[in-house]
Amino acid sequence: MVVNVFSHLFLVDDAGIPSSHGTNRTSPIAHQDPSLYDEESASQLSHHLPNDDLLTYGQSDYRHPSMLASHTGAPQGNGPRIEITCPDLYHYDHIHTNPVNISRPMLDIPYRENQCLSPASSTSSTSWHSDGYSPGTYSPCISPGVGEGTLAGLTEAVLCPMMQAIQASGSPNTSPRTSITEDTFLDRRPTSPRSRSASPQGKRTYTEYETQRSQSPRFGRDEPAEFYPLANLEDSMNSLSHSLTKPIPTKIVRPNLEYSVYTESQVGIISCLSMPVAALPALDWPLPSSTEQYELRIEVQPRQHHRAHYETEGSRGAVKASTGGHPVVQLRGYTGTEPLALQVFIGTADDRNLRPHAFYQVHRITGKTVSTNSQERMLNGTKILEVALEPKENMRAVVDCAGILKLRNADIELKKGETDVGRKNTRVRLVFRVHVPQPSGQWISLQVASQTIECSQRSAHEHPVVDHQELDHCSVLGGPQMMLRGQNFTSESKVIFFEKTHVDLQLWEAEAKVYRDKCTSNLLFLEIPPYRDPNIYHPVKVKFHVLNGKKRCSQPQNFTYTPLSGETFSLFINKYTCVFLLK
DNA sequence: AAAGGTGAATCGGATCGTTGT
DNA sequence: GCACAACGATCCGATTCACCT
Repeated sequence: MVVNVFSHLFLVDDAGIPSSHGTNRTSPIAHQDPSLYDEESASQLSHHLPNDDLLTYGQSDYRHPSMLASHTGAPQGNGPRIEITCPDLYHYDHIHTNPVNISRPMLDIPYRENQCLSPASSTSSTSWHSDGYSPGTYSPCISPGVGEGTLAGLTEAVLCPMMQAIQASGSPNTSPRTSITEDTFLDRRPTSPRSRSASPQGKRTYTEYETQRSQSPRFGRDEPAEFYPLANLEDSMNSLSHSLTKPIPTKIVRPNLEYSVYTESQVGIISCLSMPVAALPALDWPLPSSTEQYELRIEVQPRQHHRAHYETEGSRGAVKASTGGHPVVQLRGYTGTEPLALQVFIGTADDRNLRPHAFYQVHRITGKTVSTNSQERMLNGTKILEVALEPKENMRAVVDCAGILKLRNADIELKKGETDVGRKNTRVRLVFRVHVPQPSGQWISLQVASQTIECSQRSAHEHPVVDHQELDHCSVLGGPQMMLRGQNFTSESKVIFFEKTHVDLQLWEAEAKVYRDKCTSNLLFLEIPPYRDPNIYHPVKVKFHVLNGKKRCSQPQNFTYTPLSGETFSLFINKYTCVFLLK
């Protein structure tokens, strides 16, 4: 079943001009997707057209935009007219209604194609800096609501005109992903897909971005919704309820675990359509990884480095695990017999709350090396992969089908409303979501994010970092094996011991033997080289560092060579005497 | 069934333009 | 304004593997 529902809400003035927030009614997302407008869809929609009593919500006219023309009798009051459409829900057609049908023909949709012109945009990009937005005045947790474009849409509807103004002026959750039709950044791209993008005029620099982040009291600390003061939220909702004939259940908006539970009755209120499925939380909506009953776990974490590929180059394969396999995710506590869809998308890895990464998209990997079938779909400009969680597999999925696509910084930064910069914004997380149906008709949504993945192409040559060294001293003869624990070690890493004078003149250096077969990106096994002078009488402090290539080296680590004890010294002298005599 | 050719996917690294210091 | 380094985006080629002849 395909539910072609449109959830975006439009405020249309008397002249019929949509307000600036939300998706333009003539959005190519909606209009260029033929499936949204085929006869069957239209027919289905016609059956699901809302009742007029739904118009009690702020005297809204609730119409499918494609139906507007045929509904000339729609209320045309003097006040603003509100229309609600639900493009997002279209993308979720099979998840809620049917078991995952991975075997059906896949829709491989490059993210720039018509229905998914815009890449993801971070929530942060949604205008903390927008004019007129007063940070903290209204809780940003309202808008994501139960689902992008559902509660969000309703919220916008019921907040009209008060909250409309606020949201239009820059609620952090009025996702710019919904406004890509206003945004013509793609048109400004170089015509040749292989040409380097010109420096975008007027875009913010990395320095400006960092400065702004550090100076703004709000920017840079997108607290998860759990931590937003409820007072603001309730105030908003109280104000809201005055505009409503039916108040929104507090449960829907209360920022706690209950966020992840949705009932169909609530959905009925939210969507105003006879949808058999629940609306889902937005991708930037914080969700728990476990409840009393369920737990979504990452059994095998992805590697900390993965070189993402550009559209202009070939795939660089799926994200791998540090063990050599691939990430593994399991849903525990599920006793149902139906498979569920595990959703995967690329999230941010900064100090703000998790949200879809603006500069990276998940990329479906297919081929002989991939054992896990997956399906791609777009949700508000963010590409997500769906992988089946099968009861027969103990609800465990090997995610060997998820690569990472890097979008060009210039393209994203030119996007209207985008405030993040791509430069040095190369850390991501794999985010996994699952929506578990409940017998009561509710749905529980769980989410878990992986450890950070560095996606830059130079990651393999990043400065190595030594976190721990097993030994800090040995005799001048060297020889003991030492393990270093740290980061960014490579198969090419070298460990150099050296000694310098007070004026930084290098007196000595020696390369340690590295046991490369044992080494990982976090562990380095080496043999400590002998000191240059075995005849020292006092401990000598030297240093060592790990080198990746010529220029990238770790911070110097301290090491001490101790003099030989009398007995050892005698043995040493004898040994060298013998060698001397033999020569 | 084995051998060779082909193409796609993967991956490492080089190159060159842009940006920041 | 210049030089340099770092980074971003693209390009190139080697390798591997599956498939076909």
